[in-house]
Formats: sequence, structure tokens, C-alpha cells
Amino acid sequence: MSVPVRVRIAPSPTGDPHVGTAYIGLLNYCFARHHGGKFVLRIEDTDQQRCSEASAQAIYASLKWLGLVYDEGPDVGGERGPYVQSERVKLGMYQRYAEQLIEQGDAYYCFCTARELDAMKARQRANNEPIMYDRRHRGADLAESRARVAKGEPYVIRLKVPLEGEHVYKDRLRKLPVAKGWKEIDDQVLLKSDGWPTYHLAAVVDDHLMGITHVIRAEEWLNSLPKHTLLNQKLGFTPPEYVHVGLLRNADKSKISKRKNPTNLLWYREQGFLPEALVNFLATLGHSHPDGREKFTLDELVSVFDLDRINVAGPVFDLVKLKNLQGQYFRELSPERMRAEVHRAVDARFDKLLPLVKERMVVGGDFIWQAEPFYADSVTHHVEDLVPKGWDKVQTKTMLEQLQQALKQFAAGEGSQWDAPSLEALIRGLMESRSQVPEGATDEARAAAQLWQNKPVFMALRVAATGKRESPPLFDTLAVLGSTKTLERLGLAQQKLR
RNA sequence: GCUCCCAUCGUCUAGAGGCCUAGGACACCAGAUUUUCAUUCUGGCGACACGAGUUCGAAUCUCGUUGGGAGUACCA
Repeated sequence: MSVPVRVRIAPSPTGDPHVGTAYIGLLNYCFARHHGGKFVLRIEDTDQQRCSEASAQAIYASLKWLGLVYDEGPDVGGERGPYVQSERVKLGMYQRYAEQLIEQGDAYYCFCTARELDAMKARQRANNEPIMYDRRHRGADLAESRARVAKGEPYVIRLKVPLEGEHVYKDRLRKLPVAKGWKEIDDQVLLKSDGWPTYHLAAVVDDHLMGITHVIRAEEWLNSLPKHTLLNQKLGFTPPEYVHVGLLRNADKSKISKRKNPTNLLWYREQGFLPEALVNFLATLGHSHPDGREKFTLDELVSVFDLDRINVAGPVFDLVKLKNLQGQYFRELSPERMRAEVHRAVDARFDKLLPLVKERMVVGGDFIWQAEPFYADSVTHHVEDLVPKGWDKVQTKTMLEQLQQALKQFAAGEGSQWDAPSLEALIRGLMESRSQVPEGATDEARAAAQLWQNKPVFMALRVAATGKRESPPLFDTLAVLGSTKTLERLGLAQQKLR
């Protein structure tokens, strides 16, 4: 009988919960469930600067939202805890392994300062050499090093990587074994000068202590696999099977990033994406259904899940496709759940909107049409509403273009506040300069300047932003609408005027 | 720069030597249904990166080229 499967995800609680965590989490979850094993969540917060408790909480909530229920984890407990590395650090769970390696001669003390290391890198870069620690403390006498440590000198502990030979590993997803020369690999820091372990030490130790049998992780780790193998070997651990899957990509094929894609799981929830849809979409990205189905539940996925069906190439994360799937799921919702979803969507912006639109309301239902432009994804412009009296299409288009440009610049500016007073100041300032008639201006320029009156400009802007001639006060409207939608609609209005 | 990984329609993929004149989904285009829009249905466009080899036979195996990606931290 084989050992029961135990897998984990080990996110680092920095920033917002990431869609990549969900992706890798899903793969691990399915693998564990399919084999009747355990799925563990471990928080890797050994970077004291960047990690936060709030971020960890968001990870728990996001995984639960998606239905990726873990059997063991920080907030649910388990027999192999604690499941947060900072707590394990305090229990001294890593120090002793670093010690053991020193003792065995498989690791050594290094006393280099940050400045020294920087200088080393600069020199290597200048000479076009590989950037690597030059192992200057590797041969130091252990007793001497210990004496320096005892004196209180700051130090790190580095792994003694073989100087020659090759590390070879057969990753089940790749047809050829992955080989890498040991000389390419740095003497990795295992224990930082603050006494905390680096990822490499902590992960290997914890995977062992937690009885992890398979490590399904992103491809970005493939390059440090040799270190992990070496660590397992020197520490006398039976290594888990390592499986490296492709990275989620942006449309330009680079590693998925928040600049180019929504990577924050909380965003999807706020937007009203259903967890079933997101999970289904993520699943199709890396794992294909043997029957060719594109739409299936998490449980169905679990039953057919096969590690060997995972695609190694990094898939492009395509929001358009996700939206299509989401639409299918949404329309299938029971009236009860759909009602809840609609309420949630309305409620999300209700408090901000009500003060804005209430002046124009007589009965509760008026909210629906008053608030419509704020909820709508896009608006339809009518040319006759857009073009003010006394203006023509071309003039209006130019005017909107100038407004858009000014707003765009403002939105991109460092520290700009997209609120009503700032927007009003900005736009009034722009109008001031536009309506100025310069000395010796042509009649044409004079006429154009005269057009820049409050009434027509404000109306055109109002219609461009909301699609309607009536709306709450203009600058409040733009403020609540937000920069993205405002700019987008200004662009749409210009297209209409072509 | 160096090292490693990857490579089928625009995108996600099926395909484990003959079943492939390469299948499906999203997107796109056209048509039908719908007062409009959306949904739904039908049809269309559209790919094995390139070059050598192995083989009777290659999208599938090998090598090279090209392209893309990742790693190169006292971050994970």
C-alpha cells in the first residue's frame, strides 16, 4: 500500500491574495481529493518586512470562497502544526537543521556584508560574468567562524553546493529529465542574519515535517530544485515528488502581473464573479477534461483529475473567456441565488451613490434609472445630446479630446486625488486657458475660444460621462464614476462623433 | 550575459507514429430566432514555428535553429 497523498500550498502573505495561488491551490486540491489524501495550507511568512497578518486572513477567506477547503492550516489546525512559519521560527524548528548542516560540513558561516555583496555583483556585472556569490567564506575554519559568531558578529549560513557534477531530475510533466550543472548553483543562504530561515530551508524542512508527498508548484521554482534536492539529501529526508507546472501569463506571455491583469482574488469576488466559474476557468487553463468538456464542477474535476494531464506550457489568462463562462454560470443560478447576487452587486455601490442621486428621487424606484450610468459597464451616446448648441461635431470632438487628455494626465499624476474639488479645479482651469483669446489671434481662434463657456462644455462632458442630459452634479458624478470609466466613456463619445 | 523550461487556430486546448484533408471551446464574421439588445441555434474564418534526421509512415520520437518564458536576492 502506498503512502497516503499529502500536498500543500504555501503562499506568502504579501499583498492581495493572488490568482496564481488559487491556480496552484486548485491543482493541489484536486490531486489530494482524487487520491483521498490531505490538502494542507501553510503560510510562508519568513520575510518579516513584507508579510502581514491581514494578508494571511485574506488568503484564508479567498480559498474558502473558492471552495478549496484545506484539511490542515493555520485557522483550522492539524497534527503537523503550527502552519505558519513565523510561529515555527519561534519554536526553533529551522535553526537546528541549519546547525546540523554546519556540523556535517554541508553548510558554513558567511560574514559578508550587504555592501560587500553588492560590490561583488557590480564587478561581475561589469565583467559580464555570471552573478554569483564567490564563496569566499566557504573554506574558513569552523572553529574560527564559531568564534566570530560567539563575538556577536552578524552572519548568515550558506549551503555548501557541490562544485562539479550535475543534478538530474525527471519531472513527470516533462519528457526529458531536467539536468543542471552544480557549478551553476549558488551557495544559497539558508539562515538569514536575522536568524530566520530563507524559503529554501523552511520549505524543505516543513515539507518533510508535514509529511508532504508531492510538491506541485509553479515553474519559477524549477531553477532552485537542485538546492531542494540537495537539502533533502543532506538532511536525510525522503524527498517529496516535485512537479512543476507552467506559470499563468499575461496576453504578452510574460508572467501574470497586476499591471496587466486582475490578479487580486478579492477583486473577482467584488466584481460578482462566481467562485464556481472562476474555479472552472482556472481548471481549463492547465488541465483538460478527458471527455473534452469545458464546463464542470469542482467535484467533477476531482473525479477525473490526473496529474499527467496538466499542460506544462504557461497558459495566457484570458479574461474574455472567463466572462463567457461566468455568464453561463450566472444565468443558471436559482432565482434565490440570483436575487442574492443582484442585491450584492447593487449594495456594493449603494451607499456611495444614494447621497448623489437622492435629490432627484421622488420614490424608491427612481434609484434604478438615476443610478444606472454608475452601474453600467458602458453607455450609449446620442450625437444630438453630445453636441452643444452652436457647436459642430468636430469642435465637440476636439473639446472632449482636450478634456480627456487633461483628465488622463491628472489621473496618472503622482498623488492626484480623483475627487470632486480637484476635478472641478482642473476642468475650470482648463476652460480658463481655452477661453483666453491671445493677442493678435485670428478670427477663427477667437471664435473657438468663445465657445468655451460653462454651459455647453459641462453639458457635453456630462453626456459623454453618463450618456444622459440629466445627472447629479457633474464633478461629483465624475468623481464617483472613477477615472477608468470616465476616460473610457470620453473616448467612446469621441468615436461617436467621427 | 549565464542557466533552465516551453512551442498545435488570436486565446485555452484535444492529439501519446498511421483513426488528422488536425477535433472542441472562447473571440471574430455571417445567417436564423428575438420589436431592440442579450441568450439560443446554424454556418464560416482560422494552427501543427522552421530545418534536418529516425521510420514504409511524424503534429506526435531525436538533434539543431528561431521565438517565447523563468531563474540568476539575507523575496517567496
